Amino acid sequence: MAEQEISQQAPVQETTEQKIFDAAHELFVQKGLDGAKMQEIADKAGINKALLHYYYRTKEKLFEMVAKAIIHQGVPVFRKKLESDKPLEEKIAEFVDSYIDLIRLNPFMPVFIISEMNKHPQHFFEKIMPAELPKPQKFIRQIEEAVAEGRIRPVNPQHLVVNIMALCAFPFVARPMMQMVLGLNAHEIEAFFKQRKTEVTEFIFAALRPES
Amino acid sequence: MAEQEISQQAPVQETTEQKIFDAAHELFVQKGLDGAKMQEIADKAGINKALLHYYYRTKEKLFEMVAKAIIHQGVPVFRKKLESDKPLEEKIAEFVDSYIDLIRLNPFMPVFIISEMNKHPQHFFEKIMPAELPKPQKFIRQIEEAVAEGRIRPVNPQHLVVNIMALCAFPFVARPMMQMVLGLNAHEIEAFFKQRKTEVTEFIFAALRPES
DNA sequence: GTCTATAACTCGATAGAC
DNA sequence: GTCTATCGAGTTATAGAC
Repeated sequence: MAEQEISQQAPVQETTEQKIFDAAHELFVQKGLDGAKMQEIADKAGINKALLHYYYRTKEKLFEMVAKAIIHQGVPVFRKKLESDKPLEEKIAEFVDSYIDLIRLNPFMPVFIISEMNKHPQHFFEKIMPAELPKPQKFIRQIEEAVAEGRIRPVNPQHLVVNIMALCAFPFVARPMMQMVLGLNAHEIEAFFKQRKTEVTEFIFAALRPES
Repeated sequence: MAEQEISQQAPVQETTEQKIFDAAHELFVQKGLDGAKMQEIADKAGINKALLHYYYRTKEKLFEMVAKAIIHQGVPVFRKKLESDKPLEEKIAEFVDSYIDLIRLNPFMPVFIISEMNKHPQHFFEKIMPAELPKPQKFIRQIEEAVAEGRIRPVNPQHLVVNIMALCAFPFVARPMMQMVLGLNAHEIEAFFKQRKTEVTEFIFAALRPES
């Protein structure tokens, strides 16, 4: 009974497989496929190098598992928001909200995806990305309708989609640069990211106001 | 005379040092410091591995030269635009214009900078970035003034600066993803990037219109 | 399942001939 | 300056004991 309680309070009941995966996750995201070393991963997992191969056979396979997990964490969020039946304005606000939430939970995710996708595009889209990418067709149709109805300023829908993603994701990938250029300390940058959702949402809606 | 003309028509008068540098440039930008191999660079340069060390001593030094060259190509553009005396509206338009021009000439530059800056931030800012980063203070002051005068909608200046950079740079770093998600072929994506300057400029100015 | 030991290989760097 | 040959460190991967 006491033992059960303890194991519930401290659920460090991680299997070796999990410990390896977590260590690999952290290091691959930080250093990429080429930069991360198997020895480092073993050390961080607190086990021996040979065990990495016992559980995952090769470095490539381990990397694939990690990369897939990262991608598959984000994809459903996108799909849900892009394909929902909400009206456009609400949809944009919710998209910005959950996209920024997602990135704030995994701030290195966008850099990881950008790096690996550009370094090995074929491998990335064939082996790691899911067969069914979330497509923004519905979103784009809604934009076209809103433009036709004069509810928003005339914009190219594809550019608008890219603009929204850019405003959400870019600050996280450019964080070190921003910190240097804007001269922000750790505390100020934290405040900056806290304001980000509001700023972005307002910026987008302001840009979409119909011309008077 | 004939020889001179020929050498003018085909100025492949590249020194070995230059050939190495160019090959290294291409491979480092594509694969990063860890991903690019000295053997590959030598092969692409059409010379022997030993010559890489003869001219550049170590891989790290070669990488530093390439990275510095890339950075120093962009920095003056930023400095000139950020510190000019032009009025705000003109400044924004010119910034977008020359920033996108710069990236279109070197489409892999932003990915390279983002990857390396995030993987080795200390090395990046201490050894590669110039001592005097172009700072946007003047630009930010102009934004504050325009807000105070009611010429533009009230915005946080730092967020606006980041927004402008995001809208310019992000599509290039996310290019493979965009291509997949929006389902564009090579020709369509080319057209997309051609429209980009206009779209971005209009988007920013629309977002800055004062509230009625 | 987990470990030690080591094989097999890659890669940056150097020595030395030309 | 340029090449061939090779060293030596570091890395992935495996063999085999426990």
